[in-house]
Amino acid sequence: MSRPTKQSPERGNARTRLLEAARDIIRVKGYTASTVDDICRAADVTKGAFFHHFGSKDALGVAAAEFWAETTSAFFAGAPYHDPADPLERVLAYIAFRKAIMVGDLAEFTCLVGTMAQEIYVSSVEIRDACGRSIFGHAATLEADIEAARRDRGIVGDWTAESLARHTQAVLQGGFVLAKAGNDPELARESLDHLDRYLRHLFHVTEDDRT
Amino acid sequence: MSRPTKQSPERGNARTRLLEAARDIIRVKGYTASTVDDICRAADVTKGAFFHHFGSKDALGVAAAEFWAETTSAFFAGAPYHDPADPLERVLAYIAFRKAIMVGDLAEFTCLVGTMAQEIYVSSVEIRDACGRSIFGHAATLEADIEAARRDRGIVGDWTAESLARHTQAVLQGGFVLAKAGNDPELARESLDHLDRYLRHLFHVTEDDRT
DNA sequence: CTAAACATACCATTCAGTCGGTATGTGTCA
DNA sequence: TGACACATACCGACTGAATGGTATGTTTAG
Repeated sequence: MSRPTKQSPERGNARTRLLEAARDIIRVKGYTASTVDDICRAADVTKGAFFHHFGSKDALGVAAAEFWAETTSAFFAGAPYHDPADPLERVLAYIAFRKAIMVGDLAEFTCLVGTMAQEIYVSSVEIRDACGRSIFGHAATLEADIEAARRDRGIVGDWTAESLARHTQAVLQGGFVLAKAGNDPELARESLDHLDRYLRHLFHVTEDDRT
Repeated sequence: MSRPTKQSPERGNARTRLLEAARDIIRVKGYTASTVDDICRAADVTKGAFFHHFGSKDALGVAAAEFWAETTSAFFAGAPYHDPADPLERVLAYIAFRKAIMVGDLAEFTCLVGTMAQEIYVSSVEIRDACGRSIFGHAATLEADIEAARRDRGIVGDWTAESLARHTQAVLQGGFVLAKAGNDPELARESLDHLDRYLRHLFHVTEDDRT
């Protein structure tokens, strides 16, 4: 699959480089403002190669969303927040982890598929659905722990693990929007603190074990 | 200021029509994908008139964000959620009101400035700041009631009225993102239910007075 | 030898922005 | 009162610079 030619010696094949470049550029400029030439330049790939791998710019958009889903799910699957034995601890550790990785530039930790979805949810159903699968697929990975925590602690309330899992993603996405609008990453972390507090209230936790 | 000539008889001046058209189109297609010609066509205004009123497309973007801030603040200022005598009731009524106005098509109740901010926060500092002013200006209108409620009920906690007000906006914005990604307005309402529950927990309210 | 993986030049279209014009209202001075 | 200057609002054909996409040729692996 890979072809380390003279002009792209070692660093992956063109397709992957294009997907990585698309991810980085779209997170900064948005989908529409990111041109095919922009992405080719950043990936150090010619236009011919671009259209060899992707039938259209929109096809790249779908592939970028799927690539995002794959890479992030691998990243989160290997993250340390799964370690605690108690499911509620794992859920709270997830929030803490999301907060902890919000470092550096805004474009480095904001969500590609959230950004794309806002922009093209009418223009391209294919891209929108790919973004939706990524977001809700990730939300689904939280459901089991939330449901287990609920059972463990005998919590009753008019909410489901599914909806609470989605709500965590909404808070994250909303935090990103505020952080961008205010040009301050702290705004995203701030909302995660409220989310953490909400969960502790829901599960009747009052002590705080982490920073 | 208005000039009811023969070609634009009665329905407002060109500038306002352009701002309204920009609002409607950008909410559907995003800022970059909305062309000047698109907006002119929708406003039934020529390109000459467009560039007579706005120096550039970006200038329209800034004006659209400011127009949004003005019209929405007037709308919310006149909304019935201010009626209750108790400040906490007013805050909860605000959430209920936001949920109640989420009807019809997604593009009809989602937030223009949230959408724009995600897209152009790097590309245009002017538009970004205008979006920020709109969002945080609106958040600020909630602070007084939140602070009063906190004082009234003697609530102590490691959060401020300011940050909680911002959090309500984050949940709203995040709800919009999920609703777009999942193409289902209910996803936005769902997160508002969690926000409502969070507030009731924070302020130690258990009864439910509304639907 | 074949097919995939590129590269390069090119094309049709679209885009933001321009420019020379017209129509209409307004202030002013004889 | 009327003539003239001037400003604002608007018109729409045009332009140069992208932009997405294509056509055709070349390199490399198996």
